[in-house]
Formats: sequence, structure tokens, C-alpha cells
Amino acid sequence: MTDNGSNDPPATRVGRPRTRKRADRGQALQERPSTIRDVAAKAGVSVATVSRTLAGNYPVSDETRTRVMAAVESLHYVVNVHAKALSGKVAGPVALVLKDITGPSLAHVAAGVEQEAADRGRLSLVCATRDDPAREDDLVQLMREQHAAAVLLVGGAVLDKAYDRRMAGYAKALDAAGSRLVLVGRPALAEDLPVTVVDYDNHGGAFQAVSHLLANGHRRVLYLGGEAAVSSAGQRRTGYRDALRAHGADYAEELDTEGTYTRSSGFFRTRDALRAGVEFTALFAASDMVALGALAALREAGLDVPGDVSVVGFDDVPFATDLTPPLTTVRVPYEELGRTAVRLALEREESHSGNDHMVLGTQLIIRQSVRRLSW
Amino acid sequence: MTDNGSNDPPATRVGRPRTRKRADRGQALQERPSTIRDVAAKAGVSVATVSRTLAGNYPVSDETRTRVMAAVESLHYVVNVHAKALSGKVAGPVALVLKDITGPSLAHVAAGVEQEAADRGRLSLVCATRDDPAREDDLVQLMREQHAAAVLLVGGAVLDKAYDRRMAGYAKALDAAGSRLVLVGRPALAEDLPVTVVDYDNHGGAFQAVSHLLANGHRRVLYLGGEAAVSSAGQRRTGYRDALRAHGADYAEELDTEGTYTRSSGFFRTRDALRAGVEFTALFAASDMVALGALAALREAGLDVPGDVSVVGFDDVPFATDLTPPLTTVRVPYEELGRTAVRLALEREESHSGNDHMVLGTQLIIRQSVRRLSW
DNA sequence: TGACATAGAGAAAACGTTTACTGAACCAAC
DNA sequence: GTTGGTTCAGTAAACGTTTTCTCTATGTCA
Repeated sequence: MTDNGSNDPPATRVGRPRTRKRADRGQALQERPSTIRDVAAKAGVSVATVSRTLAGNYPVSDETRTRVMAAVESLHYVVNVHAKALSGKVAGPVALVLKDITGPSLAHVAAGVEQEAADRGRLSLVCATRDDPAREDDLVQLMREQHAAAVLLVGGAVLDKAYDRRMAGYAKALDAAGSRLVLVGRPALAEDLPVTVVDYDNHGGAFQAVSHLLANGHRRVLYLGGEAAVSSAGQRRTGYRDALRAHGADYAEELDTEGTYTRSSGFFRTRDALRAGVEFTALFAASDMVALGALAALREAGLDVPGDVSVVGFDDVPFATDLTPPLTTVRVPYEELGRTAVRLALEREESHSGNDHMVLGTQLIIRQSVRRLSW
Repeated sequence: MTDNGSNDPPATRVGRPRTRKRADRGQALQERPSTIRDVAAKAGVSVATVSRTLAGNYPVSDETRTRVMAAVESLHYVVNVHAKALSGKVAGPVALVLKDITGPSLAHVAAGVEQEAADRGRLSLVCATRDDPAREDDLVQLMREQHAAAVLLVGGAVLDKAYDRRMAGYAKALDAAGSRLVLVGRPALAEDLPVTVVDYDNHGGAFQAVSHLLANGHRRVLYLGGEAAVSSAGQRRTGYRDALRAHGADYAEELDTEGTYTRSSGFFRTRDALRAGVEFTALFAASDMVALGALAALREAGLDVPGDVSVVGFDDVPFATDLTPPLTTVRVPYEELGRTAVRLALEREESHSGNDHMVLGTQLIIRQSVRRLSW
């Protein structure tokens, strides 16, 4: 025994036994992916040299480079991102949290996000909450662990009393983990928090749409609005009311309906209004899906659009132009929305400053579902 | 100097200087996310204990647990996935590579993939190639580095001569990195390779559609097919031809057209056929987008559907039921396609065996765009 | 009371990279 | 000839976890 305190001197790390399970046959059967060490061994150089050769930011002799590359090739070596990330060389992904990627507008937001992220060398993670608010919590937590550079919560916020508090929690938690919360298509929060908000002009869009109808001589405009609890629905409704007021048109309770942003809601509300004998010459649907349902109900009732009733939608879904008649609607720059969200978040990550709140404009697309009323 | 070979004994790791840049003010300003070590220090325990407390798979005294949890809470600690992955505790994500998430069918595949992946505790990465075949190479390479459990190449394969070779390369490269290539909505490869293929019955769908038209008395069916190079287009075209032959109907060159799966291609091909005086009482569009264009062209020509011309589409896009008239079309189980792809790949990852090739059936959805021809 | 299991905790190896230090070899300049 | 700068390569620390050993204390059972 020496006077060495412990019973065994810690073996130097160099010779540590690699427990690699090599397939004995030539078959690439269940072989564990090769590491930079394997490459180094095969090329007869150190791991540092391999790393530097691959990074290409350090002088390496031609001869060494050739040997390393050959080894990489023959071993099918591919760098392990986790190890790379651990030593601080990998930028975090962009995480997209939405209700359901299947909706036409959300898909466009997703496309914009993916594009901008890819252009900036980031990966995109997407997760659907499927309308389960509890899942939003889980997903934010998950993305925090993933060290996402930005976590985008897109659309469909239900503004209950806990909403602001919940978002504040997300913002702080994500900030502490080094990532940024981005609210897309949701209103800004009251409190001053580490959060980026990219929204679009719901009020203005509705105002434009209704103004267009009023300018065409309509006085009684049925409004098929969204649910009060959904953030965008409130703004669109206010846009509707403000437009009426601004043009001195009649407001009537019976014209101002509320329901979900779905086709069936549009269908039944329109049918109910017709059956109840509510009078209207035009109809503004708070989403194109709702407009779709309304068109079906009007058709069923034997009414012509725009002959008997004029219709304006909201969203400009891709097939709006293929409906009968082609639908006049409010275009929302969904793709731009996604792109902007990513851009703002990543710019802030780089420069630690920048714009935190942006509201994109909407545009009325005039097609053939509105008729000029002449008395 | 002692006889120690090196000039400095390597300091024991315990006391290594942590270069943590602590914000001096109370503000959580630019503070680096806290690690398990910080938690351990704050709780006055070892990192091992913290890890075990959080994993919950090892006995820990109540008192210790409380202290650890308090530290976790106050430091906003969140585990670092990269470190976790490095020590082998994280399952790889599912990677989805597609042309453009905006297309209605691809969005549904993506939704299916995301759902199945989430149900199995995996994340979903999505990347768009934007029709740039070179990007496919890059993305496969990227996903290999990400250690994705499965890499799904979805739809839109251009079958040039290099296609099989390219896929073979992907399959082998991914396999060597421990992940699985899955071809979704693409035909199987000739060679025996580590690849999973999930396709749907393009031939059968087209056969059904055309048979339906023939059964309704139509003899001359204009076919608006896809580009020969696209994998699904060839199969659908063969389905069209086989149905004609099976029912003893006429085949005519002028009826068998080729173009892209786009609305405008459908529009112009239909218009051209009408202008050229090609005779047909029915029309089969190889995609609903093409059908949309065809409907527009027919409307423009003052022809009624299905009064003058019957129309069948392919895909069953969500709004097919809202067209005028509601479109009879072939439904493809896109969501199921995505789910199955993920399922097969992950089952294979677990059990190292399982089904490698699956073809999902299609279904003819009869609506109101086909009229029975009576002579 | 001794043998032995068990609960609870710590030290340190291992995961696969990148990179800050070193160091050797070579060359140019004084 | 020393000095000093380049070029190229190796050693080992660092990244943040998990987990295998160890070890101590505290039982329990005969």
C-alpha cells in the first residue's frame, strides 16, 4: 500500500474501456452509431483534430484532412447534436404550439414560421393542443426543457380570468430558461413582461368589411360573430358595431349573434335567423368557415347570393375564390404573421432588444358576394 | 517542485471555478439558466440526489425531497435535454419532411403524424423542401444529426432515374445513424432496404372513381391527370385506363391529359378541351384542386355540373362538400397515413421487427357532381 | 450480540462534443 | 544563434445530466 488516501488511483481517462457492442458480422446490424472517437482512431489522429477538420475553422494539413474525411465516410460518422449543443454550439429550435394544424389559417401561420425559422437555420417543432388547455401548460414546460429559442402560442386564446396570469407565468418561466414567449394572433398583455406579441387588426378588418356593406347601401347586416371568450371575436365584434355607428346604421340585438367559428355554427345561425323572420339584406361572418355554413343555409332557403343577400367573410381561405359566388372577405396575412413572430423573437435573442409588439394590417378582398343595393 | 510529472496537479473537479455570470441586481437579467448543480448547492445535497429526487425512481427522504423541490422552484430549474439525451434518456423526435405544409392533404398527414408522435411521447420536427429537391438531401442529413427516430418523406416524389438510388442512400445513411426512413405516399423501392413505406391505393381510388362514372352511363370521360414523373400520378392514370378497359369503354388519346395537380392546370386543360371541341360527358380530375379549376372553366363556358358534365375529384379536401355542386371525390385517409407511418416506425424501433409496407385503402365519397346518364 | 438487509446519500464515471492550453517543428529576421 | 512567429497536432477541461459504485446509519432477525 502506498500512502495514497483512496484505495485506487483514478484511472486516467484515456484508456477507459469503451463498451461498444460491435457487430461481429459484416452486417450493419444494430451497430451503435460511430462517434468522433471512432473516427479519430481510424484516422490515427486525436479527436480534437477530427472536430477541427469538420468545423473547418482551424488549419489542418491536407494529408490529415484526407485521412479524417475517409474515416468519416467509411464509418458513416455523423455528429451528435446533443453533445454539440452541450458544448454550446447549437441554436435552439423554434416551437410552434397551436390548436390543430389542419385549419387553413393555422397551416399558413405554420408555413410562415417554418420558412423564417429555416431561413435562419433553426428547426421547427410543432405541437397541437387539440383544444385541451391543460396541454398548453405541458407543452410550454416541454419546450422549456427543449431550450427552444422561441415558443409561439398561436391563435385561439380563451380569455378567461386566469388567462393573463397564465401567460405571465409562461413568460417568466420561459425567460428564466433562456427562451422567449411569443403570442401570435393574441392580444398584448397588460403587465410588462418578457413577451413578444404579433397580432393582426381584427377590429380594422371587421370595420372595413362592414363599412363595405354599408357603402353598398345595406342597412341591416346580420353578424355571425365568434364566441365572446375568444380573443379575436371580441375585437371583430367591436369592429362591426363601430362601423355601424360610424355610418349611422341601425344596430339591433337580433342581428348581433354569437357562436363558434365553425361551418355548422354559421349554418344553423343563418337558418335560425331566416326562420325567425329576422330581416337583413347582408351578412358578415366572422370567419370564412362560418360564411361557408351561411352560404349553405341561404342556398337551402332558396336565396341567391348576392342577389337576395350579400355576404362577407373573414380569413380569405384559399378556396374562397372557388365558392359560388366567389367570396368577398377580409384577408389576414397569416404567413406573414408566422414569419414576423419568428423574426422578432430571434432578433431579440441576438441583440437583446427590438420590437416587442406588432399589429399587422388586414385587407378587404372584393369578389362577387356583395351586391350594390339601390333604392 | 515535487516529482509530479506535470507542472500542476489537475485540480479536483469539485472545486472547479464556475464562471457563472450572476446578475448582481435582483433582476433576472440575462442570467444563465440554472443547472442541477445550482439546485444541489442551494438544497445542500449532491447532484445525484437532485437527479434522483426529480426522477422519482429511488428512495429519498421526505425532508430532502422538500428541500430539493424548494430549490428547484426558487431557481426555476429545468432539466437540460441535451445533457439528458447524452446520458441516453431521451427518445429521438419524429421528423416530417414535406413540400409545403399549406396543402390541405399534407396538413392532414402532418396532423396525423403529430398526434401519433405526441401520443407516444415524441416531438415532431417539420421541414418544408419548398419543391427544391436539393433541400431534401440537406434535410435528411440534418435529421440524421438530430438523431430523429424516424424521418418521414411525405408525398410528391418525382420519380426520375436517380430516385431509387437517392432513397437507397437515405435509407442506409439514416439506418447507420440509428433512425428509420419512412416513405409516405410514395411507392415501395425495388431493393431490399431498411425503409418503411406507407402508401395509399392510388390505382384503386382512380379505378373506383372512373367505374362510378361508367356505371352512371358515361362513356367519354375526360381525364385531368397529374404529371407522369410524380409517383401517384402514374398509378392514378393506370387506374383510369384499367377502369375503362374493365368496363369496355372507349379510350381516346385526346381524353387522357397530363398536367400538374393545380387549380390553374385544371382550369386551362378543361377550357382547352372545350375549345378544341373534345367531346365528353364526364370528367375525372386527379386531384380536387384540379377539379376546382375544371369547375371554374365549366362554369365560365356556361355548362352545368352535373347537368351537362359530371365531375369526380380525388383527395376529398375539407371544402369539397361546400362547392357547387358538392363534389363527388375519392377520400384518402391522410391523417391515418401519417399516424400509421409514425406507428410503424416506432414499433420497429422498439421491437426491431414489424410491418414495413402498408397500403391504405381509399373510399369514393358520393355527393352531387355526378349525374346518371340515361339514353 | 452479531449477521445482514435496507434506506438514504455522495463521489465520480460516462455520454460525445468543442476549444483553451500546450507544445513541437519549421522558418524568417536580427 | 537566439528570438519570435506560424502551422499543425495533442491533452484535457468543460458542457449538464444519469447511474454505478461506495459508504454510513439504522434497523431486523436469529
